[in-house]
Amino acid sequence: MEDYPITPKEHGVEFLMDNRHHWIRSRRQWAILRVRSVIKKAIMDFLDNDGFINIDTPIITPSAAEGTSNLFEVGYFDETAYLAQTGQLYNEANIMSMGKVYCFGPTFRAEKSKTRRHLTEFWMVEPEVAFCDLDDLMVLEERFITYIVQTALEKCAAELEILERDTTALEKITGEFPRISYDKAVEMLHELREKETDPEKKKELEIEWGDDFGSPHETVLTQQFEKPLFVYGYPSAVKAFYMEPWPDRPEVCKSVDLLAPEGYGEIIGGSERMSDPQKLVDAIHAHDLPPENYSWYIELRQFGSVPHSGFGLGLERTVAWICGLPHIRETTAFPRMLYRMNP
RNA sequence: UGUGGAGUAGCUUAAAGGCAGAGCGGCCGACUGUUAAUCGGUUAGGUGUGGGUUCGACUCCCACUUCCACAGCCA
Repeated sequence: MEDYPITPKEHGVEFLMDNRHHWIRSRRQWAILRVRSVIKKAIMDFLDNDGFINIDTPIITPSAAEGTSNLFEVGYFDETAYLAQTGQLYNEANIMSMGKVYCFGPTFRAEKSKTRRHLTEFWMVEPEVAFCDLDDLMVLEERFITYIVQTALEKCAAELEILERDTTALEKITGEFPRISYDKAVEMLHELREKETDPEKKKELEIEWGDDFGSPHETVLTQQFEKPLFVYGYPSAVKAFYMEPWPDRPEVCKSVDLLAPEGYGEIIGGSERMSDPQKLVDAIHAHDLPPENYSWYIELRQFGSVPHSGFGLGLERTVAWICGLPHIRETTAFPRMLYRMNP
């Protein structure tokens, strides 16, 4: 037999990632991938038991759904196609038949993100619900996250022990999660920035109403709470085109992000969707998107629509948080990242 | 893409202008009460690449390259 490449010795990240096919045999990696499996099943069990229908959405898509991120191009016979960044638009078609649906599959983002929170290929579960407003959505997310965390605690005690996860932090993830508006969050950030003494951090925490939050903002906000934090009502300008404007306050939209505690950041992004066809067309123009790409999506409203909402949960970020990992790369057996697609 | 840090033996590292050293691994032998690594011996690199400064460069300078962290983008 050949000598086993991984010795009972500390190794560097690059070496371990080059030897990922062997590394997954080690104790910690074994534990993480088992927790991932349990979380994945918990996600599906919760939704299945809550009346959701699982409908798969296409991975090959003709254009950018949200019109923002960079997508991976693939050749599709004589045409250019893209790997899907979300199944949401298709979900919105599916709820008009099924009421409550979810898709759960690989998602691709060609952003050159070089952080501990990003993969170029990751799994996202996207529930979408008809007759659901923003408040209903938050309640759903709360129940969903609570179920996932409590199931992981119950079924993965041994794995979390191996990972030396402080489970007392996870045991608190139950009941109502705090909800703050974007306006309030900006106020809090101003106060927190005042208290900050380190000039470098103080600079990072600069923010004005209308700016999207950066990672440092999310971190200090979540540090104020022990549970995941809902931040709702972001400025429309920093969010996707399809989000429903706030009544009497069109500069704000009915969006909500769920920020995980302990510095794990955004694990869910969601919103109430626009259900009025004319507002949607206007929004598409306002975002400089080609309306012809969205004709069927606009038609969903033209033939009768209902208030509806949905969100996307990143599986790997959730696994990283529940396992207490410093980096997302260990949450999947063979991660695809900027500068890494081997093995 | 920007900022900062780092590339020395298979792996993890020491050497801060003056002879590149160690631990683990490997190999040889001993042990045979054993599951993070028994004991002895031995092997192994000329320092990411290309230039430059210097009597002399792992060490200083420039370019390139790879990796890491943070930021942006987002799940």
